[in-house]
Amino acid sequence: SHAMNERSFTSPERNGTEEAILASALQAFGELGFHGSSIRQIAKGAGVSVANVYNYVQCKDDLLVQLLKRASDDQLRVTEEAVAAAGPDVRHQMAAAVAAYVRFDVERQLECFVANSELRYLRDRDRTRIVAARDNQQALFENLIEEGIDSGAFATPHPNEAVLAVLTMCSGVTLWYRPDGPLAADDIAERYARFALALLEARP
Amino acid sequence: SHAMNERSFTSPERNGTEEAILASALQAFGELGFHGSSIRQIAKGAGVSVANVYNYVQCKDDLLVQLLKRASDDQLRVTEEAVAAAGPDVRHQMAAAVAAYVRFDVERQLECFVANSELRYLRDRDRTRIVAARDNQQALFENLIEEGIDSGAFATPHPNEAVLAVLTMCSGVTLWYRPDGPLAADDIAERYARFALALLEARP
Amino acid sequence: SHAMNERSFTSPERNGTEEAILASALQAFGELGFHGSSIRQIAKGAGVSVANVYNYVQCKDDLLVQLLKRASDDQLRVTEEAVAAAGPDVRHQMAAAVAAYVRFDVERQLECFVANSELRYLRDRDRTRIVAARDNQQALFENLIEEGIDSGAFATPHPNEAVLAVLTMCSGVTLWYRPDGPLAADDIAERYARFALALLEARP
Amino acid sequence: SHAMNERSFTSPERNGTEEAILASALQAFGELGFHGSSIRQIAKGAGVSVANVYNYVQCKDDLLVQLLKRASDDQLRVTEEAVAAAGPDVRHQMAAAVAAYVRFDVERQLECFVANSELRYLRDRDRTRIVAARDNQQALFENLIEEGIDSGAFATPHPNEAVLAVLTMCSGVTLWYRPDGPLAADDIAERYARFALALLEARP
DNA sequence: CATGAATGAGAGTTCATTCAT
DNA sequence: GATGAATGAACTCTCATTCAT
Repeated sequence: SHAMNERSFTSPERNGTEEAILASALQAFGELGFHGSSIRQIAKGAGVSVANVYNYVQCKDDLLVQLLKRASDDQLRVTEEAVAAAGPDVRHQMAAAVAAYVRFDVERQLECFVANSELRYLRDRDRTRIVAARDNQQALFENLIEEGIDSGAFATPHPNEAVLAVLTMCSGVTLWYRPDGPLAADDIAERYARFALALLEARP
Repeated sequence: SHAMNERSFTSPERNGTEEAILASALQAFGELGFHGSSIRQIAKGAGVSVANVYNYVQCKDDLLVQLLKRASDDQLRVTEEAVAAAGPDVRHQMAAAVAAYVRFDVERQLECFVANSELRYLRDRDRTRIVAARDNQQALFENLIEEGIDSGAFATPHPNEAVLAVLTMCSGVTLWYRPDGPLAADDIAERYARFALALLEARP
Repeated sequence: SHAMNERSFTSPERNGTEEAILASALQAFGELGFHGSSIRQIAKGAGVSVANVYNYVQCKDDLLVQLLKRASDDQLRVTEEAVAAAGPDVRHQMAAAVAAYVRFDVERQLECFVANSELRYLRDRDRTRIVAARDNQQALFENLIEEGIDSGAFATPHPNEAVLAVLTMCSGVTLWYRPDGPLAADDIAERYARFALALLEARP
Repeated sequence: SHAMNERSFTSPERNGTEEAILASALQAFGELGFHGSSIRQIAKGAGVSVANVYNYVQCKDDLLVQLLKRASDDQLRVTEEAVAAAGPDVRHQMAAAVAAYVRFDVERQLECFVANSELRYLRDRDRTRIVAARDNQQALFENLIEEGIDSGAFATPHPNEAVLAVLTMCSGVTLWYRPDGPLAADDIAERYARFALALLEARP
């Protein structure tokens, strides 16, 4: 599971203060949401003064932007890499994409959860930046499904809604996954890959 | 589409002021989230004074509680009714349950969206009240899946995750549905019913 | 001295809270300037909470706007009335205008002082509103001087600069006048009237 | 116009960084006042870091002190020199003093404007230092007027107020003068000298 | 039922200033 | 000299809420 190689804000190990602030912000946004979290609280969680937070971000929004930017870009990248490594069969590619996407959701659950729930609070200017990565993510799945339908691998008569169903189903993992649950990330990833293929009515 | 018969806060039709306040709160929570919405703004949206809001609710949390209570109870009810009316075949029951659930998500999208995204901000006391309805909702699907597996109607080897996948997939409709889109509520509901059966690897 | 009939913020006698806030703001702006005064301090001076200040003004700027609007309008009015009551001789009119203007500066010194020193901190939108009254004030003096020169009453060869010199000289009273000084307002007003006529090289 | 020989903070010519900081402070104080200007902004205007400002001044007040000290001392000096060079006639001396004073106001307008408007924000300790120069300045004019009255050159019956009127009238130039106006500094200076003599009712 | 006035607490942000490098 | 990182205090303004009318 190579998503662990990314920077994952769960502890201030990398760049000292800045990562501590982002990690604290992530924690706060995850618990109380963007608007429910205060700079004071984030600063305290990072062990720095309120004023010092503003040496690293220009405004509160920036905290969310930085978190979401990293998460979106990283998730898109691991998914693309999984597809590229999956061989020519579109069923394998789809399974690999779903598995990689879900594995990322699990391993960096908090970031992905916040990305899903708080994205809409960004100012337009910042949101478009993030939405672009998400659109690419969605296009990747759309292309795979279209290709699979053309080649007869997928039989679903509703590809447009199917891609949305698959994506929201996968993102939904962030809502219920608990690290102390019985399943490992890879297990969940594989099962969701199977769900996706079944949903798309993949021919064997 | 009988979900329309429920009280939906999209216009202040029933009880004048009270419904206007709840409708304004729903609108605000949908746009800015619970913590991002202020009583001032909700009052202005309802055309009443700030102080008058407190003649109908005891605190800001109550606004969210009332909205979520109605939505959860209604959604559970329509799903139960759909199952009851679906005949003995568990596949038909599951399809009816998914369709009813999704149709409700579409027809009262804003309430369902707010219920999904803001539930976690309720105080414990209030949240348990709402979560109970949601647990019943989930149990309904769990029971259907278990029954279907026992009877050989569903072949999925991962029923525990499948129920979560189906539920989050359905709830995900509230994230992308737009009333001016090409599909009617019933169309979307039927397609999601098909997705669910496929995902569960239903035998014909 | 009828300028005393105006509302003069030196004590919260008229409209309770609102006047107390404006009086406190005037005091603060006079002592520490607009940017040197804080809402906390103004609120405390008025004996109200910070939040309650915002029930009467929308922002800090509004405090300055209201103070300056009243002062500018009132000063223009008393000057116009003095001219109208001065008879046909332009020398008498000029003397009356200067005397009324200076008397106002003395009697409502704090407001006039703040108007002179803090006007430039208003946002453009607000400043134009105030500057309009001041331009009318200046035009009144310009017209009198022009008329006096045409009729041979004033012999100054530099009327353009003379009007500025007279106006700034008069406004300068707010810089040094102390209520416990030896001269009454009317005395100062008369002396400045004489200064102005001499400066304009009035013929007897 | 020999006031140009003084150090004027309009460009960082002399001592590099220090003058750049003072020039930036002057600009800021002129636009936004002392309390409306921040060290951040002054540092940015000078192209240095905030911390580096404190290598040249001990605190924000020092910036104002240095600006005002230079301006006051220089203005007093040029006025004294003008009187000394004016010959024995007190009328010529007064005219020379006013002209020199006004010319200085014009040529170093921004410093003089800030000196007039922000002097009151200095701490007592610093203010007395500056006020001393201003008192000397005022005493110079007082002495000339007294002398002129004793010798019969000035006929004004109100010398005490006349000196204040003359000084505030002259300082008022900093309020309206614009470098792109039609008059040269010397023109304005001469006209104000005439105004002053007329105001003092000088005998020919 | 409805409101304006009032408030303590807290929001995001900036302030002048310090200090190790 | 010059800087980035750091801070406690203060800034303007808004929050949810109360209460007399």
